[in-house]
Amino acid sequence: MGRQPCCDKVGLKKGPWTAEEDKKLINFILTNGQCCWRALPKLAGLLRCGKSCRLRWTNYLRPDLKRGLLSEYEENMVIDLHAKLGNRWSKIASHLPGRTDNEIKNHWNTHIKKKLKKMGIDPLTHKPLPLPPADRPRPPEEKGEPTINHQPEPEHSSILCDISEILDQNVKESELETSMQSSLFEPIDNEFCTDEVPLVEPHEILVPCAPPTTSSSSSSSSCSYGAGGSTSIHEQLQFLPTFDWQPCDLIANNMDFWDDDDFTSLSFLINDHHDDSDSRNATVETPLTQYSRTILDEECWKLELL
DNA sequence: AAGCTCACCAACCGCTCTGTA
DNA sequence: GTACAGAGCGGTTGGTGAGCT
Repeated sequence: MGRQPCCDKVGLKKGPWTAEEDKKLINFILTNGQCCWRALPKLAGLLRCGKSCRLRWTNYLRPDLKRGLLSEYEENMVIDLHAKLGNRWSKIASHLPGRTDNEIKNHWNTHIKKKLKKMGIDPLTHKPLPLPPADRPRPPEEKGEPTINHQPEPEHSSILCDISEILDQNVKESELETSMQSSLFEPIDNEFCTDEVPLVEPHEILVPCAPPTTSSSSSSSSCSYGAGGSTSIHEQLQFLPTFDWQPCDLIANNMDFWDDDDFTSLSFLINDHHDDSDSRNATVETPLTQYSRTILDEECWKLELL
């Protein structure tokens, strides 16, 4: 109803971000912090809507993001939290450090939903799904009232047991908010330990800025970066050497995780690890957004970082 | 090899919430 | 109390790659 668009869309770029744009955005935020998103694109020299910049930053460029697939434990957490909070992805994400609401939402829609359905659990209600009529044991009454099968199939029973245990807790949201911090991050069982999450010390992954050499990259570029193709990341992301910035409100308010040890994730964005043996002198050809979780799944972490 | 289908996920859209004057 | 702007959120879309025929 005549609501003003969030920005003047005329002449604004849409679609996938280029390395150049990423560089500008990162550079700007590192220098100035996260200020007014609406003004940011102009100040940073981007032809993007402020909203788009915020999304790009929070969902992809933020250095504290944990890359890679959700672990079993994280998945369980998501299921648990979804049972309690519903589709409040940002709330759920707030309990999973390094994960974004978008990421969790996507993972839910593409993986967990299916998984739960397969297990006979309604992803909406987290209750057992009624069996299809063919599989349903003939109820003696069959009077038309909806029948819900409460007898899960054997292979499902353990998980359903877990879920129902979770449901049984029935933690009210207010309690949840306080209890979550202390309890939820403890492993549910012994199958998960933090070792599954790549914990990388800076000295393990920081790569000295070696002079660019041409290397045969395994990059199977899937993104729309400029026709240049083999531009090195040093050319694409030249903000790295200017890390003498001072803690600003950005860090103080939002990014206090960026202590010395936590440059790892940003370094990871900057430095390539495709070839373990060469990693210390790696030359990067892969554009920034190439580091999608597709190539940063747990396997890659193990292979390339350890 | 080509065409088709499906899965995945980054990005967009539009609504809601929040803070401020 | 109201209006407005900016930020945040959740649903949806569209591009891309993988797998299959």
